[in-house]
Amino acid sequence: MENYPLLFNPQLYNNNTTSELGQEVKDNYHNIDGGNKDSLVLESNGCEARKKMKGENKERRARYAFQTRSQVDVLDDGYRWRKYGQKAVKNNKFPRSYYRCTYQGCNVKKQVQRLSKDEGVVVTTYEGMHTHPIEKSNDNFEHILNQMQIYTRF
DNA sequence: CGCCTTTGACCGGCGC
DNA sequence: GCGCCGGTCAAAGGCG
Repeated sequence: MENYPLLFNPQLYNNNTTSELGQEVKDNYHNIDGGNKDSLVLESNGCEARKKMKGENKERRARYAFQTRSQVDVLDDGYRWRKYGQKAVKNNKFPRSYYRCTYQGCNVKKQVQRLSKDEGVVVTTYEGMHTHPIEKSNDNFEHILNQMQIYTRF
């Protein structure tokens, strides 16, 4: 089914504050990703950009999490993700990976974490919403969706 | 060659 | 104030 990838668009789950959240998220990250990357080259200014983001606007983007049973962490959902961090959390012995959608103006973040108990279970958390169409379609995607359980939190 | 992953350091929040 | 904890940055290297 071609509609499957739409399930990953958090917009569908957040009819109430869709446009507001989208614009705020976009605005928040405009300085970082949307703007010139050259400004980030300035070492000390990098912190300022982040500080400004957190200072003015706190958390405004919605989060959506779901579980899947998969062997691999990176579930290819049709979007392009750039990994920007990996950290170990206390409760889980497996590290948590941080990804970001590589598209100007579309700053959707995603965390992938697998449970220490069940290696086969992978928790994926989306943060924000995509402002662009999906780049490619997936075949194995329906397989994932079959096992998927959605937690619409926040 | 361009994009992405890796990886240690850093930062801010929070609890003690 | 200090240290833990979770999230992010950014330089350097890898891989197609």
